[in-house]
Amino acid sequence: MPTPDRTSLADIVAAARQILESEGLPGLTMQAVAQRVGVRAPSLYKRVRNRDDLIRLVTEATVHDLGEQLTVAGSGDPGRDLAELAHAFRAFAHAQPAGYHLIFTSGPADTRPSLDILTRATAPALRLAAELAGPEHALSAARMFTAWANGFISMELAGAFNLGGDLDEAFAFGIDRLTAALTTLDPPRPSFDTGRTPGTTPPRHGRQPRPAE
Amino acid sequence: MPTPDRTSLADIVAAARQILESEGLPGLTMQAVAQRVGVRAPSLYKRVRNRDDLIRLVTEATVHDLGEQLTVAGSGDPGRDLAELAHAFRAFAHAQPAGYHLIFTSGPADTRPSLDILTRATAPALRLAAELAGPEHALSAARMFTAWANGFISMELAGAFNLGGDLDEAFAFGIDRLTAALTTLDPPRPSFDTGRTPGTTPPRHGRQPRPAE
DNA sequence: ACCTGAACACCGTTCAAGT
DNA sequence: ACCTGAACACCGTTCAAGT
Repeated sequence: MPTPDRTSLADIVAAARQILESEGLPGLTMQAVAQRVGVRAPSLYKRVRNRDDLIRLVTEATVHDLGEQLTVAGSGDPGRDLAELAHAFRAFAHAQPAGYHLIFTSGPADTRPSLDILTRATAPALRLAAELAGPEHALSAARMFTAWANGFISMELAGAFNLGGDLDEAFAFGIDRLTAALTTLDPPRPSFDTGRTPGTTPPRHGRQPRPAE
Repeated sequence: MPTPDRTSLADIVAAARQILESEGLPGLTMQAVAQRVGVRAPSLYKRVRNRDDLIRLVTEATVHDLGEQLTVAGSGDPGRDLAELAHAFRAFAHAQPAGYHLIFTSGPADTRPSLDILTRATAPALRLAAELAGPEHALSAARMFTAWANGFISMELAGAFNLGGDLDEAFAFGIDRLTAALTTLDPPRPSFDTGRTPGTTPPRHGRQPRPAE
């Protein structure tokens, strides 16, 4: 005779995410999760293959939330949008540092999120990169932006910036220089030049596109 | 009566580094290290406080090696030197991915390397950033470079670049755009303009420095 | 002074036995 | 159909007892 379920996969993942943020990955034990959802550890294996599987589910849920956070307005000014995207990225990482770290860290294959969920989360960056740098350089430009933003945030969270100075300033500096570097690639395309607020992005130089090497 | 030591701290750290690369961090157990150096696990605690301490020693040894790998020549052309630095960075990460990952990952405080050893390893980047972007922006420029390089390499190692395309090309693109972005900050300073190979760095535009925001 | 076996607490995971 | 206690293998760590 079936009795009503005492927990659910959603409960388990939610509990795991809370434990991850408060106790870190080593504290994310099956027993801790079980206790929080009100069952014994063996019961978790009805919903989850093993601990690595649970870590993957936590990572994917976090990627999904990140993707939602990164859906920027589309103001018509790609430079401003890129800055907004960068700040949203960083704010998310500050809000759930352990979950963020899980997304971009390498680990056992079973813990890695599926590719298409990652792709969906980075779509806004790709779209903005195409607007800024032109379709030809969109992929490389998006990778440059994502690498920089993720690298900055990871090092910030890891405490790897140890020379003092203002990190907010360094972050703003990066956004500014990155926007300039990606914007100068192609001559102005008028269709994206409407609605720009003066002074928010550096002027375009109209240089010839450089070979991608 | 003292008997001759059957192992040493250097042996232990070396064994741990090999295990880390072949088995990953979860495989780096005290028992595995002990077996490799030819003692029993409890003996390790004569040389090492605990596992976190061993992980820290492994990380610091790796940082030290990275720092040595990053001592670039100083060709007189900061743009070329920056490219060389970036490639050395990436080559090191490819050669020992698990050790590299340990450096820039956040983890329990006891596993983190000392600040001054990290500072020493990043000194070349800071010096080149000063040459390229001028002393005023040296710190922010170095952070931008390091963030980008580390972010790119971390994502590459984590398999987070999943849209296909040529990663070597994306890396070269990043170096090129980064050099351009950092070089355009200040008007030409003649003392650093000697010995440049034409075409290896983008032309300077002589724009006024922008406020750092 | 270093090394070891034994012991303890803890963890992931399986499984037969409960409801 | 879900849940549990018991069990097993494994791990980090301590410590008294060996040499």
